[in-house]
Amino acid sequence: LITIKDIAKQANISTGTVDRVLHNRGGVSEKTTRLVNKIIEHSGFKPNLIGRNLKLSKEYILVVLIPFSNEESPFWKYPKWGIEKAIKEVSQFGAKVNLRYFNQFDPKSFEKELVAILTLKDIDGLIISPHFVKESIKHKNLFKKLKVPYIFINTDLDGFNNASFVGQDSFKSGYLSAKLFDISQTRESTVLVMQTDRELEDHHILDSRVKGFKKYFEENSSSTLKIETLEVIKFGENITKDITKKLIKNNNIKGIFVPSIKINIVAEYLEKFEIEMDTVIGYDLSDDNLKYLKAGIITFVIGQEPLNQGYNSIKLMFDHLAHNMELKSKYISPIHVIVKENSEYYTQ
Amino acid sequence: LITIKDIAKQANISTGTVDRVLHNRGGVSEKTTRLVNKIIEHSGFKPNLIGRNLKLSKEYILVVLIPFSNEESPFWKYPKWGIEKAIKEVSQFGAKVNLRYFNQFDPKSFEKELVAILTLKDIDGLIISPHFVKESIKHKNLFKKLKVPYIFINTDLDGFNNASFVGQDSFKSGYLSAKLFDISQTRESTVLVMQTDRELEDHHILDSRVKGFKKYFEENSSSTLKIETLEVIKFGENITKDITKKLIKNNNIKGIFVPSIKINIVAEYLEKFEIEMDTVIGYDLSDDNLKYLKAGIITFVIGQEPLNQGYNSIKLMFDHLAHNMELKSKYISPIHVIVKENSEYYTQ
DNA sequence: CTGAAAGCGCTTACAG
DNA sequence: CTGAAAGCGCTTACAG
Repeated sequence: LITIKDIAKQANISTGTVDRVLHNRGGVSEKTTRLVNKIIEHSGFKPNLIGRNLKLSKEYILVVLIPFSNEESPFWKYPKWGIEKAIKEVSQFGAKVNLRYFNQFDPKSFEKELVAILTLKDIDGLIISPHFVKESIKHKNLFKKLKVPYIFINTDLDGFNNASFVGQDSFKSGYLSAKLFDISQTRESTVLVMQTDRELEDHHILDSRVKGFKKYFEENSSSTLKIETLEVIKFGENITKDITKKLIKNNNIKGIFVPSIKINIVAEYLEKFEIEMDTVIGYDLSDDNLKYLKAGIITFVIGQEPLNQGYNSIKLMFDHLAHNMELKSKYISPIHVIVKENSEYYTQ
Repeated sequence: LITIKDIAKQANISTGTVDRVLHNRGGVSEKTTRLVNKIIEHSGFKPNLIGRNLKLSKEYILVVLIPFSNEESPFWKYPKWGIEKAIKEVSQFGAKVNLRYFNQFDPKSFEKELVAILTLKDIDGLIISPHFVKESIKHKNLFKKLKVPYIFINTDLDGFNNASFVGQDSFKSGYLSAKLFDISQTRESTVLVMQTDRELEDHHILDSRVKGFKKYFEENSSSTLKIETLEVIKFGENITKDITKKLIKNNNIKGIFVPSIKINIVAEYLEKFEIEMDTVIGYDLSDDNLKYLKAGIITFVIGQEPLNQGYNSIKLMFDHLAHNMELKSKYISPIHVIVKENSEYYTQ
């Protein structure tokens, strides 16, 4: 394999000069430049990245801020696994990652961490889930003052100059869910959309999913399905009463849509009361959701590769810093349609 | 970041000795070994992979044998793109890849290339699509005599000691397809399974897909769907007569399954004659199939990330050779359910 | 059993 | 405008 040394020898110059030409650092005579470029082109020389990286390697410090997960809301454990996987890899190349958490049900905890992180010194990059929109906007000025790149993960916000966004297109995922009901549910029946008040208020993402869902039926007027909405305070045992009332009142409901990972609560209810639906759709392949998918109670789960979201956000930032890789403004996660029969390919 | 040099200094020994302990090369006193191990553990030292790779880098020669693609059978262009992407990457780390082709409709062309490749000298690894089963088995002895690792891509064969397999589980993908018909097609209607004679004979994969498809209905006796089979000589304009006869004879056919990329031929027919189906399923997101998916004529396309199959087969082999990475015996591609609304995430 | 030294391919501060 | 030299972190052939 051809190296910078071979080129230097051929051109009768030093490797330093070859390097200068290679990176357009200037200070090289036009004649030499031409000669070197000719040899490079002719030989098909590509700089060896290992040599390059070894020389350039320095310590990079990344800071990550995401919600912590618990049994009640397990979603964030998947991005976290991906982040941990990426940390193992980049730490062998001289990166340090400082992983911080907030409580996704407590805006104050988010704000506190956010302000602390945005005012840190001597860091090289940030990865943040701007889960609370209001609080994030409140501290926009701190973002603007940042001299290091930052990537948004899972939740996207407009009007910030984040280096990139990693996550799903929530609107489209809702639209797709509606299509799946339309394909699989008995004609003329009703889909029940279940959401919580607090989710609608705080969760930018859940809101977009429902908007996408409704948009499908606006655009596909030939669909024979009807939609009803049920708002509950919180997904837990308490939904039993609300949902039972609803199902008794309208016995034409043959499908249920929950625009979040909380579909397991509804599945538990359906199993307990032995209620059969044509189509039940929710998000994210948690252990519980996988169980109900396998039991045939959940029909489709919408997947978004949460592990990869975590993994990619770190790797992208590191490659950007260490290898000058240009970042795209968005890295949109796929919208996977998961059924019992292909679920094994989407477990993390 | 801590290095081998730091450890040597702390232990008052040379870096060479640290390296010997690190890799259990022997020839180090027990006392020194213990000391070094203690420091390593204590400091959380991880060897820097860049330094390691730079030192170890040598030229690896890989040979790849796959079918060439053309307009009539475009599938292999996707793995090829992935292979080309991987070649760009590994060639910067000192690998040379020799890409060879055969005609997937001509066993002789396969056999000729196969024998030539299996008797090559001075290569480090092979990636082969053993598309023709009979011919591959015929030269099993050449495989057995190989001293270098080889990976099978897309088609898997038992009884060879290939280092790994990269591809989809065809049986399961057929099973999943059947489930999708069951979910989305009108009760009591019929699914038409279309296959070609020559495909059944030559294409191990297509055969498995149909077996999986039928297995679903054996295992799910509650399904109300019926199955009929139509064998055609070859997918082309000529199918018009056969399929028309079939549809006239049985007007209860509401779904069509083609266990290959050739679903576009059927979609073209359905569009031309304005025939409406509940569910039409085929494989692989070729440009044509994408077009008919978007037009609403194909309902589901089964995806298998063909680009990644090509990409991964090269990268895995290279990491195995250059970085001693252990290979798993199988790298099974996901079975993606693609509809119009999420197709953008699966185009290559 | 151990060390000193060379070298993998590149980059850079320094000297001229 | 250019070269010689040092060095990134690791591995290895050689000498003792």
